[in-house]
Amino acid sequence: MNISDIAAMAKVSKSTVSRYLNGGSVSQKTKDKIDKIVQTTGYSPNQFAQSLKAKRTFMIGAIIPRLDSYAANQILEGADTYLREVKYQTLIVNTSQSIEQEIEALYTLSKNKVDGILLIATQITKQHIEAIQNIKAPVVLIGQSDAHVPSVIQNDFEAGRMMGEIFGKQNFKHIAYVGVDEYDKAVGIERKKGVLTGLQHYNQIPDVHYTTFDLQQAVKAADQLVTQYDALICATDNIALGTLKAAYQQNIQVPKQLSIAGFGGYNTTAIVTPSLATISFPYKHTGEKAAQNLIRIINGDTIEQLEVMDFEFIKNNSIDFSESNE
Amino acid sequence: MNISDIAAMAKVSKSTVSRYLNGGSVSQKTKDKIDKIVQTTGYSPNQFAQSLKAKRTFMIGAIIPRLDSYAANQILEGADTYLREVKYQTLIVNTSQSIEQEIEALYTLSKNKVDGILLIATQITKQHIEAIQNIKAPVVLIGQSDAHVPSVIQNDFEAGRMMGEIFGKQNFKHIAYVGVDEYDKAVGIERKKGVLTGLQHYNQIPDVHYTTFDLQQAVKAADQLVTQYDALICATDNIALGTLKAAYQQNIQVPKQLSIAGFGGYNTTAIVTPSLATISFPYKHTGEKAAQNLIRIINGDTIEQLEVMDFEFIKNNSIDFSESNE
DNA sequence: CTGTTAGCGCCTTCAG
DNA sequence: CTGAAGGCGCTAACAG
Repeated sequence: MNISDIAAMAKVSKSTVSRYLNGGSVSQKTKDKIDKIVQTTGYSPNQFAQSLKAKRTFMIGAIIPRLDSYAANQILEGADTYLREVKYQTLIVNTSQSIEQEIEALYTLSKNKVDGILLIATQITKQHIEAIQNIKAPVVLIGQSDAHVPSVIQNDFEAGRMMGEIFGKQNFKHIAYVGVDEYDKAVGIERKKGVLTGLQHYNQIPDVHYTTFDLQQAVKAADQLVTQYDALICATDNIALGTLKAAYQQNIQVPKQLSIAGFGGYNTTAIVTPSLATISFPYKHTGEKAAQNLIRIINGDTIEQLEVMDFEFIKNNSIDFSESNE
Repeated sequence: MNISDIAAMAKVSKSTVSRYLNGGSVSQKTKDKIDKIVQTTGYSPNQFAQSLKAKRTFMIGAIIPRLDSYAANQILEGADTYLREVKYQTLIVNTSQSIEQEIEALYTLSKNKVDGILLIATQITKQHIEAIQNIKAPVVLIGQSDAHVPSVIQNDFEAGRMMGEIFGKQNFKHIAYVGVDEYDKAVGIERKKGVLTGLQHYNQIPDVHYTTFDLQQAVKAADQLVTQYDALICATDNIALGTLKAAYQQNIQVPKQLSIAGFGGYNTTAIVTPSLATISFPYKHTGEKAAQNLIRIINGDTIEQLEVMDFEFIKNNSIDFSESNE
């Protein structure tokens, strides 16, 4: 069932049907005639033929490191909601944390499959930049920023600083920051710098330990930490959750003996007991913003190269506020 | 940069280049010549033109109800891993729990976009079946089964029964089952039936209460239950997590005063304290199996209409086993 | 082994 | 308002 069939059935030419389909000028009579036929046959134009001509697919590729990341899911949700509104479809590609797959996805997606790409990255290498510059499809970076690529990021430094100050105000004896590797500039560097700055303001200098984004690893890493400190600022909520588990395992009471906080605003922080203090980032809105910017680029409009989102402190009850210093 | 350009540069015809591209017989000499040109130009064939001819896209659509579902993510991960191996790309469409969007996705995806569809559903209506039969793309159902559509499901009845027996063996005073609505045949009906059967075996008849898949709702729903029973079998891990939270809020000790178990094998069940007993379903493997079957259908091979996966009991420590009845 | 030819289904001038 | 003709980039006979 193609345009010729419809044309034949309606006894008009293909071009008339094409015009009918694309809002060209067609007399009411022929319009009705074609209408009826399209209805009964259930005809719909072949998208490949359309794309072949138009060189647009109305598809946006979204590259994500993991499927089971709360942040990535929320970002996608936000992006998808917006994209759906403007008639784009989202093609999600999971790279399972493999950086080669990430580069590859950039190439294969751009290879005339999608009109633009949303890259949710944890780390930006020169390879990434190179790939982004090689491909024709526009790219918007989410979560990490780069001078050469439009980016939408969280305000990691300020979020860190706020958390640092919140802990700094209390009279904790031994504070530690449990961070992640610095290849992740946003979380590994900016967020940490913020925390240190905030604590610094109250003349506190925490010990700094490192672990990964993995929850189980965090449990192990925290194993020794929970007994040594009375306050742990964790780079992510997952690390904070792992820390809480480790505390439980050693019968350390939170927040009485140990105060814990994380970053992210994951749902799970509210489910555990005690609920974990955290800084909530507007992931959905971030995705939406990034998608909007991408579409603007595609449409030839101008955008801010760097967009920094807001954040919010969620108090909950995993921090002992009894000894406020103010 | 298209096939004609390459042909011109290599001073051969388009068809020769096409053969080169598709493994047709080409002399070593011309092969080398074209090779070089393809290398330097970075040419790659236009996929729309290819699809226009071939009527295949090597894309598989995956329809999921929510992005933030552990089960759905695992299933996708498994499917994606397999599909990647066989050179298919996965196009994930999130329907945000809207059944209309689900139907719509079925139609738009099939509309010559994908070669097949994986439908992770929570509920199958006649509309679904109708849509599936209207579209040309083959569909494999995951999580729910239907006589008319190839399906891959969990063994909900047996899993429920095992859990029922485990609880039945103990001398609990008041057992309740916290289920979900029956529109979900797998979880709402089969799983419940299994639990009741298992308990029945020990002459136990539990009270049955209902809530939704939402964690926050479960907390509320469990609020009154945790004081009335000494054992709660929850239809999902999320409900179990909500129940645990409610127990904490009322200072009820788990498992000393209250035993809790869920279904699903979510990671979070191991993170909370105490870790929750659960039945773990092989979601990744489920996704892989479904993807394999879908590809087989596409290739014209035959498959089992209904595939039932295995499961495993994860003991953890949220059940009080001190009063075994055996 | 290679070139010619004819579409795949659609859109878009260009005439009428 | 409508039709004819050509081309988007690729593949697949069909000859040679």
